[in-house]
Amino acid sequence: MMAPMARAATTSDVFNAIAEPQRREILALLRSGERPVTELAQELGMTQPRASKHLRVLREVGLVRDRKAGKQRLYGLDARGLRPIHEWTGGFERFWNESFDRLDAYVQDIKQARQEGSNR
Amino acid sequence: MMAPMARAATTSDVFNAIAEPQRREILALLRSGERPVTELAQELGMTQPRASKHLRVLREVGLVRDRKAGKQRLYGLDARGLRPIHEWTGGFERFWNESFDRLDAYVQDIKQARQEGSNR
DNA sequence: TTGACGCATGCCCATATCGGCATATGATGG
DNA sequence: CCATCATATGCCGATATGGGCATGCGTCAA
Repeated sequence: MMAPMARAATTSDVFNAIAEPQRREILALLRSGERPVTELAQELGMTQPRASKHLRVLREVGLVRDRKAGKQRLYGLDARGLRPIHEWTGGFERFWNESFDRLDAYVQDIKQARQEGSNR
Repeated sequence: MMAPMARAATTSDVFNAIAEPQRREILALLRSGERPVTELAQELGMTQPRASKHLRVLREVGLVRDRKAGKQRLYGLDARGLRPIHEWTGGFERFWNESFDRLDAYVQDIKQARQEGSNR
């Protein structure tokens, strides 16, 4: 028997990587070009170690690449990994477009309100 | 002064909600219609409490709605919240489409490999 | 009213994260 | 080889999270 496993693998997965606001900021910033860690950290107002750690996660899931440039190490965007997410969410597009959405949701609310009201 | 804050708010945010594989499964399943917790749990092979907890997270970020139906409680999809994510990732579309992508990445790899090789 | 059913919660454990800080590692120019 | 700049890591603290299990709660049918 083993101790009750606690979590079900979250890291090392793109969905998780972009769940962190700061990592999203990093990715957004990298759209305008490669940058060394220090610069990124400064532009985003975070300490260098912090930026490095986030970059590490991003690198591990393949969202950024790094290459040596003299004394520095330039980080660049590799957005290919975002595509699966774009597509996954895209699979729900019809659900947020259908009239079903605003209208039906509204109707549901009314119904439910009425129901709960008569229950009290 | 206060104790060193540790995390930077992750929950209660859609990006985080869908970072959990099982929650994505739930959403996917709900595309085919409303369902009570028990049924969801069974179809996904998870215990009822577990399903309930995931549903709670999804409800809190607005990705699912629930309405009472007799003795049961039906959960339904409300995909509107996924749209921002679709759009956010869409903002990187040109980056995974440009030739820059496969070709340039390839070139970078070569360059780097050569560099590292000569460093050893 | 009472039992049974359906679902939400509370509590506990084990672990994953984030952040800060100090420090190890690397690479560069003398 | 050394001082120095640029980064990556290690370690610790605080906390969020996921899961199991038992149980509370509300609702419906007798």
